[in-house]
Amino acid sequence: MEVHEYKRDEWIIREGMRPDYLYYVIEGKAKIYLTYQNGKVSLINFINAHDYIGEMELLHEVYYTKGIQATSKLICFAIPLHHCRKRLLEDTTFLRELTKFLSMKATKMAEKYSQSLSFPLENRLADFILQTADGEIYKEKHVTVCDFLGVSYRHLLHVLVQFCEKGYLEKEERHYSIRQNDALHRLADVLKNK
Amino acid sequence: MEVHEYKRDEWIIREGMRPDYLYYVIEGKAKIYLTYQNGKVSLINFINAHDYIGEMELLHEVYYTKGIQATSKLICFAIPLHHCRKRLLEDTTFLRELTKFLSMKATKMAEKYSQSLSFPLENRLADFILQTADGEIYKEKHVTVCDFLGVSYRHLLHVLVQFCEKGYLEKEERHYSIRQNDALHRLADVLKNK
DNA sequence: CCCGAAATAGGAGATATCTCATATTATTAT
DNA sequence: ATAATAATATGAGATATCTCCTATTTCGGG
Repeated sequence: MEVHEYKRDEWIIREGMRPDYLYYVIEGKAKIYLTYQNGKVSLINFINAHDYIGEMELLHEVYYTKGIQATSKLICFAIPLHHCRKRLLEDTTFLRELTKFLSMKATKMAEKYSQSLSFPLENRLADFILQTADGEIYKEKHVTVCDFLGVSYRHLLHVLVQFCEKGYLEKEERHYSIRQNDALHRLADVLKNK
Repeated sequence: MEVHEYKRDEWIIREGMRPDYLYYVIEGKAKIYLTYQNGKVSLINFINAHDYIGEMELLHEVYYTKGIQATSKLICFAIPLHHCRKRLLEDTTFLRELTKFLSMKATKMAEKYSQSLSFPLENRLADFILQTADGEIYKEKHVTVCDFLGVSYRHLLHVLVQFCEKGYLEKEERHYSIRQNDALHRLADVLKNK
């Protein structure tokens, strides 16, 4: 097992290229990207500490590999597949761990899918702001957020302006401050199931 | 292990109620539903032969259970959790199998999520029609389809009418016939990654 | 065979979201 | 420090999609 370290913006896996390792993230963050034929790029999900990378390629001989890019310094264990695949796939503890990880991943994606179809940006953005805010400071990059929530930059701005006009947020220098937590919560709660 | 049989429209698992079994579908089809607070119902996915049901509850103590309803006669194995959970979670062959199943599920959901955000109904419907058509006959129920693709009934109709006007489909008595396979393919191919 | 519920169908207007165009301001590399 | 690049902003018009309404048709149960 090796320890790999990546810098911000470095590609851990390039789209379409099978990785040689199974990674386990110790520290740092990354993004999963997918490119469509027409050039559209979709930010599928975020990766955080304790997530696996490359588990799909461990399990499936044939798989279209998505691109993974570090968004901060990222440190991970890297387990060489050619050497360890067989042993990993026979290790009960590892399999049980991986099963849990995958089941959560599947659940989360299903949730996101369903929510994206069922609710306008207003609700999903409120949820996203609450989830990513640091105290009452929200300062995600707009470009990333609109990739993640799957809306145009223009529309994201539009809804943010609405939030400000309604007094939910207040725009400061280089970030937004949450002014009405409860209002955002009300919008975000609509996403929860009964 | 028991064999359970469900009739069309029967609920295999009711939303919010933890199931007592892990199911493995031998034959038949089902749908996974989720209800939101505001009453909106979302059809999350279809279940087919060789899929598992209840695997989330096997793995997680705390989990909001989604509703699962048979759409045809459905026959499955039912493995009582209270009796077998421990043994299942120590069985390498089973875990490896479940891991593969879950990884495909996660991948599929991620794909659907990303596609739903990136493309209009036109493309997603073309793909859906090609995937569910029996030869050149398409005859899914509109109500189900709009739940699945996450659009309103009205809008689904609208796009179907367009397809007919463009000559891609032709409406017959109680179904649609595919007239221009290639045109639909061109629309559906946009969903594929590069 | 009849009835009520579910499914289909389509009009009309509202809203969410997109595209394109154009400035201005940060950030990064040289 | 400068120039190039990425990110932020905003207007205006187009389109995708929704909601509400109202008929008509189909279908399963008594």
